[in-house]
Amino acid sequence: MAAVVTDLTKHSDLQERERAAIRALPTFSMQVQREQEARSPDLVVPDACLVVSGLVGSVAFTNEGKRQIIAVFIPGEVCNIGSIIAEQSATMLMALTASEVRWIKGAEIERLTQRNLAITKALWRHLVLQSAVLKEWVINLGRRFARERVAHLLCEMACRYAPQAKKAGLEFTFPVTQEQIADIVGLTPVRVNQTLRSLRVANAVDFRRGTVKILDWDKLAHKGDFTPYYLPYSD
Amino acid sequence: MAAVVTDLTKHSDLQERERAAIRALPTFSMQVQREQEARSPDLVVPDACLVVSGLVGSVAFTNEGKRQIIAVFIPGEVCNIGSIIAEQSATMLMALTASEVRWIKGAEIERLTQRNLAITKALWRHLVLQSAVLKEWVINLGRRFARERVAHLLCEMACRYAPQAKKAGLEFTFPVTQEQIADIVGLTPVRVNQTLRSLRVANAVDFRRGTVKILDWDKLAHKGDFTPYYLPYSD
DNA sequence: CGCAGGTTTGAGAGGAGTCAAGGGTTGTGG
DNA sequence: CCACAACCCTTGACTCCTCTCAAACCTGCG
Repeated sequence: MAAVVTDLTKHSDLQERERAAIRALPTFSMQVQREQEARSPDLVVPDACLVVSGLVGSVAFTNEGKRQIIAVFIPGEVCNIGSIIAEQSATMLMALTASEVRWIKGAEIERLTQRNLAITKALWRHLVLQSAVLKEWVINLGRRFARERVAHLLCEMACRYAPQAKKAGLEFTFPVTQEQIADIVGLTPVRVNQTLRSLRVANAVDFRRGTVKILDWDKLAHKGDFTPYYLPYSD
Repeated sequence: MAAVVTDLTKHSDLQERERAAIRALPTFSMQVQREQEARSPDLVVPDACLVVSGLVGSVAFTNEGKRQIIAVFIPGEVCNIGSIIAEQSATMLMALTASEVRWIKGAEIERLTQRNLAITKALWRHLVLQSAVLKEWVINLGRRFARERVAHLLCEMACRYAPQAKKAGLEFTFPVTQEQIADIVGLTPVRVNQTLRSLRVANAVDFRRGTVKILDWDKLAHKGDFTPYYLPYSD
């Protein structure tokens, strides 16, 4: 899969031989409906997952049934790689909007890593970077108020969707409902709604039905206490 | 460092040759005072860190100066490994109590990984497991109330300090102040205090000045919504 | 003994959750 | 082309959880 090479070479150098090996990996494409689990066809060895279109989240549930979205993946990003070598987490992948995903055989990746160190390190580095995002989410959930949390999330998504987002007027599609935002930032849908309105009247961002319009990047970044150091692709 | 081998072999198999190579890594021991940063002596290539005694946390600060503890490491655990291959996170290591740490030259580990795939994969797997804990913290911060958060934390620490913790009457040292607990679970010290009291009068746990007494494991695990699936060493 | 730092309590303010109803959009079928 | 249903968004009122501020209380230690 060429897209996997693209994602990995954002942070790691790979020889042409290695790129070719990755491109040659067998994959299996799948359409997933909104709010449906994206389940790997191979139930024995979990497969890695490339998001082709839509939006995919890694989600978990409390014993009381509350949902928390642990991570989101946008088109072009590869996820579920860690599950290949060690996974016992009760996390699952779920399409946040109708999505196309492409499964990459975990067993085949495993085989590649047995022979090729550069690929192994690229996958390892990939996880380190995802882990940096996760750390930032911990800070967001633990030490920021509703408005800051939502603003921070929108800043992050802006940087990930469009690395040159820093100018005002940028508009991009972030196809989630307010309820899903709530499950990302640890709030209730009602509060998210109020928060979005407050960000809109403050002329910072305008989020409406899955579309984000950055009105004033500096204001938004300030309200969201956002510094993009933790994102690898931030210009 | 033998302790590093011990930590890695909790989840990965290593040949004697590889164990020997790890044991032969040059290290540098250091004492760190309570609430002081544990800074690697090598500022160019960050080193990995083994906690020998005490308690070390990975901490970050909000622009407003609020602190969030992202992870804690108990004696015998190795941390800061990811920083060897990719690190731009604004996280730092801090001793939560007077601690002894042992630095393992990042450049040397890097050299080892260049030649040895099994070690690389062990380090990778190590990160996957730490990442599973991080995910659980996201759930804790995002979707649980104060009492559940604190109870969950104490359950996790019980399992990590003493894998056989599941029986009542267990007592272990968890040398943190209530303020530090607050920075772990995203609350204020006052609230943590009230929460601890409520857990005590409910006869679930008794936390006092750095010592945890499990009074009723089932009750505590229930209140904390705790399932240890995500911990590698849970019996 | 007296100090320093952590712990414990209380009261009041404010952020966030809950419940419930109404308003918009989108898509489907008649 | 209109009617309707489904789903999401929006709002308001009230409750509950958590924070803030502040003072008093321990406890270990010099």
